[in-house]
Amino acid sequence: MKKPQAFYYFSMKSEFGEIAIVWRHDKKKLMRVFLPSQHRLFKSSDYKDAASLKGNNSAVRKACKIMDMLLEGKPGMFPLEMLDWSVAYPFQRRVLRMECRIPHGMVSTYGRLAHKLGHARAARAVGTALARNPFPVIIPCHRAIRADRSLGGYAGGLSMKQRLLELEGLQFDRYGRVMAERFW
DNA sequence: CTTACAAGAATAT
DNA sequence: ATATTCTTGTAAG
Repeated sequence: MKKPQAFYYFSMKSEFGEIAIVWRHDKKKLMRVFLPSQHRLFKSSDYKDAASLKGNNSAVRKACKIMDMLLEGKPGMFPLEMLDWSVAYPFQRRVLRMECRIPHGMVSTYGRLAHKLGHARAARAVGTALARNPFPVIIPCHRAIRADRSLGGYAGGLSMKQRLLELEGLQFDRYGRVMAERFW
């Protein structure tokens, strides 16, 4: 296993558990976010510890601070130019960017997002793109649900998806469906 | 190139 | 609530 010189990881605590972020220092960009449920996929030995970053780790600190806010359900936008988009294919990039436009406290559906992208029937492809979201939480894929207002899926587990939405002020009915009066 | 999927949607029952 | 059918972009073969 080689260890790319410029890749650093930082592990942060949250109410959901340990969340790891991978920072690409040569580009000064965030490469990936690993949710607690994805810890199996995350190999810290593949990266260097961000704690070893001398002085100039302010960008990492800033990234963590924004992450913390988002994990508490506070509105905030991670600077999209600090994300390394090269990890995503064009269609996925478009999906992720569209996803970012869903306002805090609001939800959309996979189908509506597909429609906005000009692929009216690509709801399922949108779901796939979101399932592979390299930046969960930052890119709020938890705000995309099914047309019947059921949750759909989430890489971090459905309980985390529900909790994130609740933190944004959304409520659920007794069948676990989002009580949204309207979709974005 | 072909195939098998995936965090869907619409429809009917 | 469950079953059927229609979908599209991707990764793997």
